[in-house]
Amino acid sequence: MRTVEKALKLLDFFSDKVVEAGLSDLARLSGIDKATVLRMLNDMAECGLVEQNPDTKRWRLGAGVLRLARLREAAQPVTRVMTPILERLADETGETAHVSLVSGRDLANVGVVESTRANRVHIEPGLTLPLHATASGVAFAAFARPEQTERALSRKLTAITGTTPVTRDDLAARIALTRGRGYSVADQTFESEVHGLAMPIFGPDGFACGALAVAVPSSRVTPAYERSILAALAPAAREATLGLGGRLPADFPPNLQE
Amino acid sequence: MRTVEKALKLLDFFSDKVVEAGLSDLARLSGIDKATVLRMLNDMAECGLVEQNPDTKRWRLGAGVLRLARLREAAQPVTRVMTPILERLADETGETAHVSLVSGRDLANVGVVESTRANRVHIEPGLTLPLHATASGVAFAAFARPEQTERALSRKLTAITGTTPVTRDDLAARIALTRGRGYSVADQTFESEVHGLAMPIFGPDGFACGALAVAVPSSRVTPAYERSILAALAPAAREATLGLGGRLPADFPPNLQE
DNA sequence: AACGTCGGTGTAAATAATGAACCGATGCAT
DNA sequence: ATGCATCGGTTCATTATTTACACCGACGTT
Repeated sequence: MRTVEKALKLLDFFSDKVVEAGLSDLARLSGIDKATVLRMLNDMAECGLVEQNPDTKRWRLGAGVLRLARLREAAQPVTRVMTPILERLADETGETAHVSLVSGRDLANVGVVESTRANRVHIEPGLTLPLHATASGVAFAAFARPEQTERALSRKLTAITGTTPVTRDDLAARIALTRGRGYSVADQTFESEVHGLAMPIFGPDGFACGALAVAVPSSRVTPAYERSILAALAPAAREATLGLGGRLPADFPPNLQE
Repeated sequence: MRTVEKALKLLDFFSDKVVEAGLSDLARLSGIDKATVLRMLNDMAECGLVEQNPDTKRWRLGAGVLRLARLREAAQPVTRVMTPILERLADETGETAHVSLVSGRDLANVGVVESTRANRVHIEPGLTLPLHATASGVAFAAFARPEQTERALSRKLTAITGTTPVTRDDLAARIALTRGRGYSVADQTFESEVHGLAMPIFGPDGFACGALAVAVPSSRVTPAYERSILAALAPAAREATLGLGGRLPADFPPNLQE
């Protein structure tokens, strides 16, 4: 299919755990021929997206991504704006707080502040969050531009845990519920024993461009505990929207008092 | 030529000043057909590298670059390590300090701390530094792997200011001089009225992987002032190499006392 | 010494990229 | 208002680029 997309998808095989990968690894994982993968890697290396360890010949993300991130950060200081908000949210709730922005067809995690408790949720930096399986994703989808919501609904919904919604109707119901409440709840739909609460972050057009979330070990969740987290999350999400130059819809949040 | 490379080169048209660009702008600048550019942009948007402003239809860097940068930073914390070094260097010298890493065929600026003086050098975040025309580039080329040095020498050397080296011999002489001294000097070879002093940063293989530099308004430069800057730059560069997990060659620096 | 795997190369075949023409919408002069 | 230019985007026949297979030498294990 499209060559550029295939090449860029190679980048998704790098993660918190897989820092370097060999040519054959990437060919295997992607299902693309070795020769093709090598050409793509060389092309991306020319632009600094990846680089090759000269000793091991293995590949890793390149310094060019830092450069691009600095450019984007100069244009819109997401990290700078969000870091203090996340810190305060993590401090007030005592739980791990994270923020993600829409990136392609999914949400990309672009900031985390972890809880200081011993029993806490760890979120990998740079994690990609599927829209249907995370509290952040549902919160985003519920308030995103209609095209984006529709695209999330019409995708193949893969089960990640036993409670991940896999039918369009199930996801649509969760989205509808989230629209009514202004926040989303995801009980172990992405990682077992992790309970997520999320609220949308809005862009200048009044549609969601991402989400702010708090992730809690399922064992600690009670209705009262959820309410206390939401009480901290709501103003933080509002602050995030405004801090990033976004605009809250007139009817948001729908009915916080309930 | 190679499609992936052409697509990624589109990203280079974004800068500190050009935050957003229209489809026709990018087609004009790149010399590629509109239809092709659009397809490339859509492919890159699928992976989050760029995103489209839904109102203006213009394109900008996407949240995916933040995600990739976080992944790389988790693997090797360049920014975290370099920021305090840059701050101290800028403080000690009173001038703008910046660090760049090799990224494709050039150096990518990945950190800057500006001088606090009124008359100071401003360095755009995310700037790409040509190897032949900057102090950082020459410092890198002088201590890089032989292939990389050769590639720098055999490229078409474009004049950026009146004093930019444009012949292979001129650049080779500067590189040789830098090898002997352990630092490079670039007097207005990239920006007029800017004087650069740079030292290499070494990777684990003992070859340069980037450079640490101080940029000074030409009007302030005297031999004694240069010496005082180098006195601060040398230990900072050493610290940078060690902090990033690199290894200094046994014969470096060659003869600092001179 | 035999085997497997590694990164990398060259080739002919085929698929995916290409660019010109075209479209409707918008903005800007006259 | 009217004409003109430019915008983002689409279509489709042509073709040039990508692709995959076989192959290579190097390295590590058995």
